This record gives sequence, C-alpha cells and structure tokens, in this order.
Amino acid sequence: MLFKKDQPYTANNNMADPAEQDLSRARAPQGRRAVISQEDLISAALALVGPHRSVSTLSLREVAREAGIAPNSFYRHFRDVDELAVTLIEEAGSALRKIIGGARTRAISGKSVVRGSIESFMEQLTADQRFLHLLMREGTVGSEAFKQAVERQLVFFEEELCTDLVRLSKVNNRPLYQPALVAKAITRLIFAQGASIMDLPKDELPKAAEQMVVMVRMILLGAQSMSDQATTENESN
Amino acid sequence: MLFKKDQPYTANNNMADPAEQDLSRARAPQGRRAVISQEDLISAALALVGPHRSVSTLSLREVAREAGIAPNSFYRHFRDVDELAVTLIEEAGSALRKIIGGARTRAISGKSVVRGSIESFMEQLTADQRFLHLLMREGTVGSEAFKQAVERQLVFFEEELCTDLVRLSKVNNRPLYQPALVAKAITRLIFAQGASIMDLPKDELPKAAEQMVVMVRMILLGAQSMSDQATTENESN
DNA sequence: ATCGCAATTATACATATGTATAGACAATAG
DNA sequence: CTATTGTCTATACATATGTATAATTGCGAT
Repeated sequence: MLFKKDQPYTANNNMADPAEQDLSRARAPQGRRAVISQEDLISAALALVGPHRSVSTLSLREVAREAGIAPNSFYRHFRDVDELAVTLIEEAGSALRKIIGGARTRAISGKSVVRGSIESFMEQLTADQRFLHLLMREGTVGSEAFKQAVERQLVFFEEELCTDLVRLSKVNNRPLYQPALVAKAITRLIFAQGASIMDLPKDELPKAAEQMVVMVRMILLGAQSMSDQATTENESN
Repeated sequence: MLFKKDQPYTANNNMADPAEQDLSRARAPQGRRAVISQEDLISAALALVGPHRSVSTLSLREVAREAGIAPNSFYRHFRDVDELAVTLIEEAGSALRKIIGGARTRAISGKSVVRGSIESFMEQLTADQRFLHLLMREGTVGSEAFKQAVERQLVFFEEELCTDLVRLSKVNNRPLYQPALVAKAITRLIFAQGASIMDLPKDELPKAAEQMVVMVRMILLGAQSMSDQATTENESN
C-alpha cells in the first residue's frame, strides 16, 4: 500500500468516567488535565517487558501505543525512552530491595537466613510483577545512563546486604573477612544465576535455588575461615 | 528529500588485487567466486561491537555495510543476523576458553593458579579482540537461540574449570565439596564482575582484579571446609 | 564463443521509528 | 463570556530496517 499516511492514534473514547477527577490533587493549575501520568507510562512499559522483551529495546511508539496515547504525548512525561527506562529500573530496584531485604531481616521460623532470602528471591522470579527480570536481564546493554542506573541499584543491594551480614556476624560471633566484598560476591552471583535460570520451567527452580544456597554458604564459610586465618596470623605476630 | 530511492550499494572497485585468488581452495565448483566469506561477515560484526554496541542490536544492513557487500548478499552466508550472532558467540567462546584454560593449566612461576587465571581474564578484558565483551555483555538479551548459545559457552567454561579444580584438589590433597557447583559459582561470578567493570578506566582494573581473587578464594576455601565438615560427619556415623 | 550457474547487486516495497509542526481540546483566570 | 495556557492529537517527514524480485557479473564446462 503506497502513500499510506501514518496511522493516526484515534483515542479510545472510554473516558467518560467522571469519578476519575482526582480532586485530592493539590491544585489544578491550568490547562487541560493530564489524561495520563508517568506511572501509567511506567506500567505500560512494565507490561511490555516479558520473558522475551527487554527494556532497552522498547520504542517510544510502542510504549505510547500500550499506554493508549499518541506518540508525541510521551514527551510530556519523559525526554526519551531512556529516561523512562532509568526510572523504571529505579522503581524496580527499590521495590525489590524492600521485599528481599525484608526477607533477610525477618527471621523466618525454622529457616536459615540464607535459605529464607533466596526463597524470597526465587518468589520474585516467578512473580507477576517482573521487577527482578528488569534488573537481572539488562545490566550490560543499553545506554550508558541505563547501565549506570542498574549498577547503582546493585550497589544498593550490596550495601544493605553488607550491613545485614555485619549484624549477623556479630550476633553469631562469627566474624567475616571483608564483609563488603562478601556482599558484592553474593549479590553478583545471585543476580547472574537468577538471570540464567529465569527462563527455566518452574519445576526446575527448586533445584536451582538449592544450588544457590550452597554457593552462598561457600562464600560465607570461606569468608569466615579467611577471617580466622587473619586472626591467627595477627596473634602469631 | 521525498521519493529518494533506496541508496544503492555501489561496490568499491578496490578489488583488482589478483593475489586474492586463493588457489589453495579445494576445487572451485562453478559460478562466480564468492567475494566474501562467513569469516568476513563475522569480523565485520566484531568490528561493530564496541564498548557501546552489543551483538544483539546489530542489524543486517549494518553488518553488510561494514563488510562492504549489498544487504541481500548477507543471506548467502547466514539465514539472519541471529545466526551470525550465534556463531560469533561460539567462536568467541572457544577462543576464550583456549586462552583462559591455558592460563589455568600453565603453572605461572611464582603465582597462584587463581591469580594467574584472573590476570589472564583481565588481559582479555582490555584486549583488542573483544571476545570477552561479547560473552559477558549479552547473556541475558536477544533471541532465545542467542541466549542459549551464550549459556552453552558458559557451561563449557564451567566444565573445564571443574576438571581443573578436581585435578588440583587431588594434587594438593585438599578435597572440594561439589566441585561442579564451585566451578559454576566461580564462572558466573567472574563473568558478572567482568561485565560490571569492563567499562572502567584501565587504572582501576588492578583493584577489581584483586577483589576477584579474594572472591574466588572465598568460594574455594568455603568449599574446602564444607568438604571437611561432610567428612567428619561421615566419620562420626 | 556460449551456456549455465552461483554470487552478488539494484531496485523496490512495506513497515517501523523518532520527532517537528500545527492545531484541537479542556481546563482555569479574568 | 473570552482569553490564556497546558495537554494531547493529527499529519507529515526523513530515515532505517528486513526482504522480495529481477538483473548483472564472473567463472567453469561444453
């Protein structure tokens, strides 16, 4: 079909619900009220990233389509898709840290902290909210700003893990060698492993989780015995 | 510029070098001789992936342009870019395994096996041949076939590492708990760490390498003491 | 020479993208 | 009411992509 003009947007006239007038907004300043918010665009993007779609490949038009707005309206909310992607990563990161950090501090009855945390991680792997996928899948592609955003979130994870590790090591009187390094190793390992198993069939996940538990134990045990060595070396001086 | 016809390829007439006739080829069957090979396309693709370009985002036309052929000629050599990407990964993987596996078996004078291997890894990080970048950067994006190709290479790494670990543990009489798991943990950790530091300025790499060494030692030490535990438990039965 | 055949190219088409421009729409302010 | 002012849409354009089709090119066989 030659000379086809660009497909217009043709808004769905499914507005009409007057209850949508959010009067709790501080003060409507002027002009037409926004029909869509940054959050709407974010969840549209979130809906598009599946097991086979990565944030860094989303196009502006695609997100706009999913959100039900005209392509150009996108610019009212973000300067470009990259900016969207970055805030997406940040939201996903903070949501996840809340969940997994919570699992780490909450003492689950009868389970070790390690196992509890990893199970919480695995739950997120199959959760409907694909936060984890976002962070795991694309640490290494996309724009510089995007990669840095992912890296930042991972560092946050590491830092929180580190303070928890230090706390626990004091409680158990089992000192850790270089806890910051331990936290980094565990975080990177778990995320890398997670990325490689996230497309596995569900029934293979428990085995993978078990492997993760062992791996983390190895790191912790190693760091403990390195601490022992360092101590005895000091004592022998 | 409306109605511009698609830019033609307009071959560079810089052939003319008759020495290019590779008479060592087994037997020219019939028809025009191929002016380009799969290898040429692969190295064209390799030239395109830099620190800010990932294989999975290469387009057919782009690779063809770089290789100096018309877009359609691409199809004579690969069914699509994905197929190119997969063989690219496979070549990079086998080249790398040769390099790093070599460093692991070759006993470097006065250096531990761990440190030697990691230094060899870091060398590849800054090598002109960007093999490592390929494998590290894109384990998690791209087509299913592509991801599986990357995963396959990582598993190869793990397996080779594993046999080396077993061998060394016997030599040193220091048994390892679940060496296959140890190999997997080390491999994934190193690649994940590598991906996150590959864009760092060169002078920060030694510190990162040092951290990697410690991380790997933690895993090894942990696996050794887990083996101790398992042994004493058995003895106490 | 000329015929056939494989490698390669030229042209074209449908489709997708980002974005510029201008106008329509809806709300508030006067 | 009208004016103003943000939000949103329609249209358009330049550009890029994958690929279908047909033509061209260069080589060996006849």
